[in-house]
Amino acid sequence: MKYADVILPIPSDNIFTYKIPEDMKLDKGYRVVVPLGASGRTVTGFVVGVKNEIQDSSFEVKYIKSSLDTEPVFDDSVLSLASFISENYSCSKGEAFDVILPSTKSSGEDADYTDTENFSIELSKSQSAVYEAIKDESGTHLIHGITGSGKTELYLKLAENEISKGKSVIILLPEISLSWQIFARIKAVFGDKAVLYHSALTPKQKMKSWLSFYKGNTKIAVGTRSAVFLQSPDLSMIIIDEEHDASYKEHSVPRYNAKRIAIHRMKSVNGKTVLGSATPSAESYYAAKCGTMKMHVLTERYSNVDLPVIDIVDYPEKGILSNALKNAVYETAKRKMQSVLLLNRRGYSPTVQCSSCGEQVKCDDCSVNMTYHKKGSLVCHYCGKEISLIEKCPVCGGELKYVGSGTQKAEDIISDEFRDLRIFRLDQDSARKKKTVPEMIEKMKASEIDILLGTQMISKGFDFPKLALSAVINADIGLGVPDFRSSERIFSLLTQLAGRCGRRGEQGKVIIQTKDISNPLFRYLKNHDYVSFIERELSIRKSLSYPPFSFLLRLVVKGEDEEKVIEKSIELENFLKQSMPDSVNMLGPAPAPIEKLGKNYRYHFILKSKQRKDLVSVSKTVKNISGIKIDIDLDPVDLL
DNA sequence: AGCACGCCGACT
DNA sequence: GTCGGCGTGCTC
Repeated sequence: MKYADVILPIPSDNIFTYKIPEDMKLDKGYRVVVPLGASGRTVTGFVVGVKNEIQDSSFEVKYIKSSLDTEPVFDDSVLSLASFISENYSCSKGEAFDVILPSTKSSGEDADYTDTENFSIELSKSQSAVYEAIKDESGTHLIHGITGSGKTELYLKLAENEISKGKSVIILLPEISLSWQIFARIKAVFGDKAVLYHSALTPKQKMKSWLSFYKGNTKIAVGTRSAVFLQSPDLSMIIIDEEHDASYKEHSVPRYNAKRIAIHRMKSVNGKTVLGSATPSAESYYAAKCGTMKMHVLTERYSNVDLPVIDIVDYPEKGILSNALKNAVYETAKRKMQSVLLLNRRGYSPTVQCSSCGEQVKCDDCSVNMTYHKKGSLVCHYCGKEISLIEKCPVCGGELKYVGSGTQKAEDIISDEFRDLRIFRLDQDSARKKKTVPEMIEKMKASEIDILLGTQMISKGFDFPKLALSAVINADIGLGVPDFRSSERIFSLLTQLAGRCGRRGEQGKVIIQTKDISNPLFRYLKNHDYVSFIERELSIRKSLSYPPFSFLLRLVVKGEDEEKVIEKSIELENFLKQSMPDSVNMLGPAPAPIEKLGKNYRYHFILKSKQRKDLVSVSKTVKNISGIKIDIDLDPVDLL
């Protein structure tokens, strides 16, 4: 009788032993389906050892149900990667395995063949200079390249170089619905040498991509966050595009950060990590300043078109369109050019308020205002709960009014104002239909749209030749969010949006409406002065001892009974006070900014330390307190 | 994570 | 007397 040591995707670090059926071929590196517990449920486990005997055991040893593989699909380096994740993000090895590897069989279908464009990648002088500086230098590189400076060409050239040496490369892109355009482009350049790995793939397709990269049959993998785990015998470079993007952070257990994983992996093989952005995160910029990363700058636009002129204007007294904005849209349309208008808020009205007592209608399950949607319902944008429209104020019975504007209302107002112009609205709600995005792209390219209106979805990744005007209807949305990164996010969003227009031919124009015209952020934005912006941001971070001048660990105590949550929080506070290392500074417990979410009350702690390892050790001790359930988030990206 | 077991309150 | 609440602990 043979036995297998199996790691299971449960929050326990025990290694489980199962009997291997006589006729089953099995080895280290296989995935297996095994029974677990008395209820007959099955889970996918990972075989880390095979042996001929076991010591007498106190438990019943069960049989493996089936094997998913006919050859090993992971090796010891996956094991050490799992240990790294389990160590840093306080989860079990099995939970780490579960995010690293797809957990279903691969599909048997043949590869879909793609034609290669077979064009050589031409670099400009400044791109070449950066290329030369990176290509033979291991370590971490940060490319600060203004929008339109051709970072993608540079990535492709770097990838091509590695592949020509027999190495392989992973390219990570943010998780946005539009990334498939770039996927398609890379597929066109590298053909069958490239695999895609993103959330839209089925688990079977994912496994197929995993295997072909694992076996070295493909040399370049393009994907979102989880593609950072892909294995290859010759991996030598990981490129992370739009490195400032929050989607590189996973928001469920294990809460890993793909950027950190990439850097860790590349260090261990003496490879390269290449981070690129027009607005690098404060952390990366500072690391480059300190020499932990190497900074490369691209200040020229690929097409030689100047960066757009940016006008900051007052938010109108009435309505949502200032005269400056109206005129600019008219003028743009008159020249048969296109405008894009950003309103980073979906729905019709973000607030439903009683006109007599002032009460704002909130979600039953969350401490969040309900947004009125045009279809006649109220929607919670945090938990997704939808209720039918209520007539009267739930508190005093007074008349309800709808306050503020989201994209749906803006669409009405704009259609009314620009009767002859063709408008297209793109937001989460309209994009729910699968064909909305392709339809939009097609119509933009065919000049069948004059005004593209949408949420931040419209600010990333597009390249429309006829786009001459980018405008922000309300730049203040998001500025008031109680999160130390909020101005960095807004700066990045607005920079990206500005970068959409005037990419070819003539210089573009940008109009930003705000009620906070004297906010220094806009001055930096207008001057295209990322460096001064981030330097100022860094000085604020330094004075408050926020990252990159410290590391953060966020702990969230949650539960449906608020009294109990408070009680447990105080218990945790006392525990932390007497057990924390000296380097750690504690803020809280305090109600989280979103105090209640999906029926759960939430109290959180922010722990700061200059020693990351001290935070890791705190997270370990906290995990083992019995009786308290705590969400543990190392290096949190949002504190809501 | 799921799920069973087990020990205290209010109800057919 | 039982039904069922969720606290505790185990799963090869």
